Amino acid sequence: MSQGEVWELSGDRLVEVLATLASPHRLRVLAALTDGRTYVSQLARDLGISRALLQVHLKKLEKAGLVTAHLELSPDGKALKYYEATPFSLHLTPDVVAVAATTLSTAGDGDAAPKGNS
Amino acid sequence: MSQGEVWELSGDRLVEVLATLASPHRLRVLAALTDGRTYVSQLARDLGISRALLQVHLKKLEKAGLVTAHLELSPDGKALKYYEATPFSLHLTPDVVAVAATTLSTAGDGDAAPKGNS
DNA sequence: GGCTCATGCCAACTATTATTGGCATACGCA
DNA sequence: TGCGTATGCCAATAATAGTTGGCATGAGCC
Repeated sequence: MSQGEVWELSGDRLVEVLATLASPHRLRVLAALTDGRTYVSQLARDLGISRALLQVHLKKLEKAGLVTAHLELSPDGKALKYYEATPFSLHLTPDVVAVAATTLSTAGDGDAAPKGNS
Repeated sequence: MSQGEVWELSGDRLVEVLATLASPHRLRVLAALTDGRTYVSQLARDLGISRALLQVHLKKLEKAGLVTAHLELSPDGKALKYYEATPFSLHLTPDVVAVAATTLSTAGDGDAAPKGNS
């Protein structure tokens, strides 16, 4: 299950996604959401972390497009923010990396000299 | 080409690899190496970055197992440290992440409460 | 010997992230 | 009204990464 389409990413986006996934907390959050959707406070309790912290990570995950959120009214009228994992499929190989690297904008990172520099 | 076997990674290792790849510099370095092996100083010139900086990134890449190094003597006796990219294939999906998350040791990151989420 | 090129490493500084605590708002309910 | 729960956000403080410059070593070459 959770078979998404293979992602096409620009270098910048790839870096963003990788950076987002490269965190134990976010990995756990994503795992928990893959397991089923929940709302923030509940998730924070499940993972044993503070809401403030969780929210930061959720925002980063959302920004990277790995999770989506939507408000929902609980039966007793409370506004709950439910998050759920976005299916994705990212096949990483040296070639993929090589291609992505050519599309890096990376402002301030110093543009490398054009290839063919032998 | 560069078809490696699919990697099996523990959560910790996954985080390390992802964190290593999540950098424009390292992405470029890896790309350059995929393009062909080279030695440090040359690579630094190609990429237009300082050797000190490049070395740090190379070390991180090497530690993550993404590149390998070996000394080689140039025809004129200079010791050159050649690096080359390691073939790899990492297929990322929510499920893979979920599994990896269960194997996270993440000391100091606060062990999450056991699953069984509702 | 003096110059060039390659490696290695460190100390110091800057830039980013990660994390904590607290505070404000909104809604239902006894 | 006072309590409990949910969200949102910010300022301040850790904790990590990323970068720079310089300096030391070893080996050909003029």
